[in-house]
Amino acid sequence: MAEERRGAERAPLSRERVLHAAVALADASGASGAEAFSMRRLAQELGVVPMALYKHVANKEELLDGMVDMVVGEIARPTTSADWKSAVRQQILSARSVLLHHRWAARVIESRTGPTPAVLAYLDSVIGTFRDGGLSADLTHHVMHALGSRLLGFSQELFDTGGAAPTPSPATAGAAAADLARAYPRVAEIAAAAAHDMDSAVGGGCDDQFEFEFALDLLLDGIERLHHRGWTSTSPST
Amino acid sequence: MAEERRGAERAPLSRERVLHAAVALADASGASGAEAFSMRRLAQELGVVPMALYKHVANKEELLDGMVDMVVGEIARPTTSADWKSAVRQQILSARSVLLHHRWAARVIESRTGPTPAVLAYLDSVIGTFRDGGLSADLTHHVMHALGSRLLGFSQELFDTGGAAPTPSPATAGAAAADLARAYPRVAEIAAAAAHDMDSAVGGGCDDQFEFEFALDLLLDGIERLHHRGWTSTSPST
DNA sequence: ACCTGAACACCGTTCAAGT
DNA sequence: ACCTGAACACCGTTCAAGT
Repeated sequence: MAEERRGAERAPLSRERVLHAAVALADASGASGAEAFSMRRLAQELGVVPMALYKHVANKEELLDGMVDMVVGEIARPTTSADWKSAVRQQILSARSVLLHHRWAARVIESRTGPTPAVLAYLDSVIGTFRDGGLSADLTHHVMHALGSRLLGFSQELFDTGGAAPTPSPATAGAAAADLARAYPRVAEIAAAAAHDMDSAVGGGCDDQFEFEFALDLLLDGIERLHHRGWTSTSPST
Repeated sequence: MAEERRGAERAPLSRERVLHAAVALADASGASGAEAFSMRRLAQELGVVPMALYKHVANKEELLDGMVDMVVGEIARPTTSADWKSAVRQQILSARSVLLHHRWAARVIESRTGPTPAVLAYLDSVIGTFRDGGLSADLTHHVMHALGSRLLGFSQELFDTGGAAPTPSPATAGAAAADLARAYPRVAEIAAAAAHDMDSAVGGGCDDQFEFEFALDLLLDGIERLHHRGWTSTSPST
């Protein structure tokens, strides 16, 4: 059943159409889009035999590269010509908003072994913002490493709080929280501190956007201080 | 061929032995240990039918959880009772050295949907260091989010520089570098800046340990400043 | 020359049959 | 009761056969 989906997709296959359908399929699978995605499922979605895809992409890896480039290409270029710090901040926040619309993308980008053209173009642009703002090539280089995947909007959290949290029953949650508090008292204390201004219970009750901006500003403020101090990689870091 | 490996592995199966063999198999597969690892390959390595594993682990997910706990359990507990900043620094650097010995581990940890017991115990210990150092529960909470996966030694780089870089021939590398410099001039400039004190060409020529410590110190210094300033999440961040 | 069905070499896991 | 072989429902990709 459901062999033929949308009739509009009966147009002749092309690399464009394959890539668009691939992104749409991954988007539709939500947070587990990276795992749920397969060549065979994509072919089925396009109403096509699996082998037909190989006329337009060399293999799955190349298709994933193409999907990454589509997503990274969505990131808005900076409009304001503000100081480097707000420009980079705004750039990274819009990268984050793109990643939030394609929840599979971070995992797929991480699986690539090297940068794709769109990623290189994006990094080139961010580097340009730092350099035009007066940062030395030396400092900019280390700063790009320090920001790392956060440049593309990665939260870099240890576990995905915004994901498919099972949301257990209040009774179960209470018992689990009590067990957790006994075994990991420091974790429990921190979780309680987080729950102060949030309504949710232990765990998923954090404001992802606040945590992202907190970490980003911590880094940008630090970078600004190094820049004003005339830091170089040969000078003592403290 | 090579049906029976090491004779010592003929001992009766146990959860312990399964987990140890799983870690050893992933280690042996190098950087691609996460992808190369499979239940069937592990069973073969143990000289056992695949189904035999399911007597000791519920499924592959639970086995991966167990592998993560083994690796995280290897992280050395802090010995010195120094100030919180050097204690956390030392703790994170030893987490990093463990991750460098198990190149598959970061990818597997990221694939887990929630923290395992050993990870919780580790986080509990780091939180304790911050709290004993005088940081508020509020600040500690946000700081733990900001450090994120770096707490476990993740480099958080966009692409793995230490991995299987193809190391192209000098001629190819030169041509590629010229093309890259034309398309992405800012990237090329930064790469050249990095190559100053390094012998390698564009790309993999960065000192991973330096970049890791640079980013870590950027964060720890920023945290220290917020702490001394009496920062709270309700106060203005700038 | 182009397209595609069957096939190959995998995978995690279920389940019934054998001991 | 325990163990395990065959089987199921996948996967990416090769390749030869059909048009």
